[in-house]
Amino acid sequence: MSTNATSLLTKIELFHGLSDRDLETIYAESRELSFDADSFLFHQDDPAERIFILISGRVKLYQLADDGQQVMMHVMTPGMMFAAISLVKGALYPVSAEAAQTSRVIYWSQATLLALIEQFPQMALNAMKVLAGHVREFQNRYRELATERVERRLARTVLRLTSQTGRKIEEGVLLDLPLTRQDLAEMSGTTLFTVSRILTQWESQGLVLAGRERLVVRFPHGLVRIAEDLPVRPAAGSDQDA
Amino acid sequence: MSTNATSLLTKIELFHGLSDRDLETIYAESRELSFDADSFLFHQDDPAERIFILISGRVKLYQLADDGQQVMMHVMTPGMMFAAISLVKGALYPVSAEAAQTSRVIYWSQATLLALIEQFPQMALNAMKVLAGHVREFQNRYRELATERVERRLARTVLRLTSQTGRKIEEGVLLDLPLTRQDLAEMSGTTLFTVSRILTQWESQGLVLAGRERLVVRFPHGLVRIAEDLPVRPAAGSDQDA
DNA sequence: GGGGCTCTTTGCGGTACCGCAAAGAGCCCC
DNA sequence: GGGGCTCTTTGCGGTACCGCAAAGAGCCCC
Repeated sequence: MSTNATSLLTKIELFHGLSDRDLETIYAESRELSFDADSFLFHQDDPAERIFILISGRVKLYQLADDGQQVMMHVMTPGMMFAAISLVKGALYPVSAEAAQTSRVIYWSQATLLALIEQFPQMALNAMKVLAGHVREFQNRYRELATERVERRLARTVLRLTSQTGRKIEEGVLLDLPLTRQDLAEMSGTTLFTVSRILTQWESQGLVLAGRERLVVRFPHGLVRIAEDLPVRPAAGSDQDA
Repeated sequence: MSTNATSLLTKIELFHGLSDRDLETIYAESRELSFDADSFLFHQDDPAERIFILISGRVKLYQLADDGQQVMMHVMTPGMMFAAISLVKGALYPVSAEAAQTSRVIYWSQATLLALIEQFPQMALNAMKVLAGHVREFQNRYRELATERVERRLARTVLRLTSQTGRKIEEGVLLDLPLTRQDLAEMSGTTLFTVSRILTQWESQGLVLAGRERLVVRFPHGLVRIAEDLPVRPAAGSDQDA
């Protein structure tokens, strides 16, 4: 039990530099919850009072624009921490968190966390690092959205998902997560129609296999070239054995 | 001297909740520097080792895209703190900081700051709040860029600048900061041509007076309506006395 | 005071991307 | 096993925005 706990928590940046004993103390303070598919862990603008680690399942974090459009900020996969904003007293969640599948999480309340930070001051420095990383990430995504074409942004999105949730299968790397064209569009700042058209084009170039809520990357290097705005050489060989 | 110092620092979120005595200790650890117009305080990807407060002048924070396009992240006005990323060991500046005018700053080195945090643990909680605010801000800007038209984003930019640096003059509120069309474009995620066309249109609607590196807002409420995507009623009266 | 900067405007053509509509495809469930 | 979901594709037309080019405007400085 404790070994499971420590091996889970040791990978979380917030707990870096703490001893196994400390991690066990911290783990003992956590609570566990399950969420059905399509249920909400919390809603945008709720008071931010819990910090989560996803144990199994998928959780989508997104913002709503005032015309109702969704903008996906993150898709969480097991082992990831989210809602670090809950370390700040009086803050509101800036996103909604929806379980895309049945999901199990552990969480700490704000009061518990602040007490833990007092006990383990290293956590405060870690928290700054986590938050600074988020700032950097969104500055980069902002810059990408301001300066890059849709195809390039979609390539980045797919590559990110590949490294996060990719599973090797015979035909290539499967994105092990049912994602609609709409989801990919929200993650890339475009529309489902444009995503559909680009995927069709990539498929004809031998870069991917596209199906209903299914995407297999056959030639990651081709997507990397698109993401880096280099000319795409045809996927040598990949076309023939299609 | 000390009263000046405390009245400056007391407005900085990082130092909230500290006593005047603490603020004087902190101020005593700061160093002062001046920068000529067009010189750089630091460059993107330099090791982040100083945190700044602008005393006078203007500092632009921007990122470079790999095709050389600039994306403006912030324009700092006196009394604002920036480069909070320097609280994190090993981090790099995510932006370049350029003095738009002759500017005076005070700063602390990373080592000094980390020692101060150890002395005043409240600062760690404040730092989380500052960083969480930045995350929220860039998530919002990302969402705006993904879902809103240029005119609306430009209206937001101008309104933000109005509240930051606006100075009341006879014709309306002057943006007290020489900003080119290019600057406004970088702050709004568009091009200088589109900014020029929109400003010309706003001028003909009586909303603003536009000149070379000069912008006067005559009818803020009209810009608010644009920023909120409401139909703009003509600036009643403002047209006639033009 | 006028030469030569930088900044701005505007015409013009182009294009990336949007978004409706309608048909097709895959999947679930009684 | 077929009705009816949801998801996807594709044609079509539209438009917001881009970006060059060239002329105009403002400003600085010798």
